[in-house]
Amino acid sequence: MESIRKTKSVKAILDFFENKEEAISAIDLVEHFQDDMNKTTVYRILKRLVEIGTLHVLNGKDDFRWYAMQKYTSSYQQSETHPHFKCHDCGKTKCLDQELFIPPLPNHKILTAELLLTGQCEDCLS
Amino acid sequence: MESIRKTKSVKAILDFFENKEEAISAIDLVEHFQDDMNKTTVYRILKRLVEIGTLHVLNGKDDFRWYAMQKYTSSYQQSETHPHFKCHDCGKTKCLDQELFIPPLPNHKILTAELLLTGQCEDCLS
DNA sequence: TTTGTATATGCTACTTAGTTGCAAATATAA
DNA sequence: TTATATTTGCAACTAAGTAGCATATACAAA
Repeated sequence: MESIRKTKSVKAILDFFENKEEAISAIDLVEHFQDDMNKTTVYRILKRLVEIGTLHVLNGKDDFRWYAMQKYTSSYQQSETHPHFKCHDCGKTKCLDQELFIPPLPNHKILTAELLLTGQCEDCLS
Repeated sequence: MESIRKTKSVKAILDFFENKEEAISAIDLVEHFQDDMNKTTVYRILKRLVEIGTLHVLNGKDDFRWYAMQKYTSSYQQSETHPHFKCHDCGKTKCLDQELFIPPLPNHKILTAELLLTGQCEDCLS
């Protein structure tokens, strides 16, 4: 497993993700750090953090790529398999703890699985 | 349920989807019909066909939006819930017949669910 | 602490999926 | 056949993400 340099920008991005249950889009990060670093740098750091397994990435429904902390740093790529939930109202995307059920597919080799649920979260169900 | 005009372009696109199990990306369609219609027209027709329920749309992993025939025209929006499988090798994306298992989420209202599997399909497992 | 170098950053320009506005064309109902 | 709402082509645009290259910086080795 390679490592990456702990630059000021990398630390800032890691701090931002720290203790966040939610996934954050690349666009939001670029906007959030627009005074601190170049957008190219944001994209490159995200890519590196995914490569070394610190973050995981998921594809939003209407939008773009979302990044979140890798919860279980245990075994190789195991953690890519939890579902995500995106709230239509508040826009937050959460990683769910539930184990993902993958339907049996004879004669197929399944390498990745991604389940995205959308709807209303508990905070927005009022 | 609204209807749309059966123009030459609409017929061409519907013909192309006819009897296709696979999903097709908007980009591929634009390229395929580049001599027959404008790319704006392709995007607009796809949008209309999704609105009236003829096609359904899914979001690819690395790529973009994929469209496929709506298999079960039975009840309203029921059919959005089947999983999809994309083969890394041949690039084809298939709609799967399996019922999608949606994990129970207390205090959440789930409106859509999308499961995308990737790997190798039976044709490419040699 | 200093220095050498591989790695990381900023900047500018680019690529490309998808959209918008508007005038011209066409499907369809009357 | 005609009137009109819908659809299309075109050109210009928007915006997410990328590439090249010169400069800067983290970090290991001396």
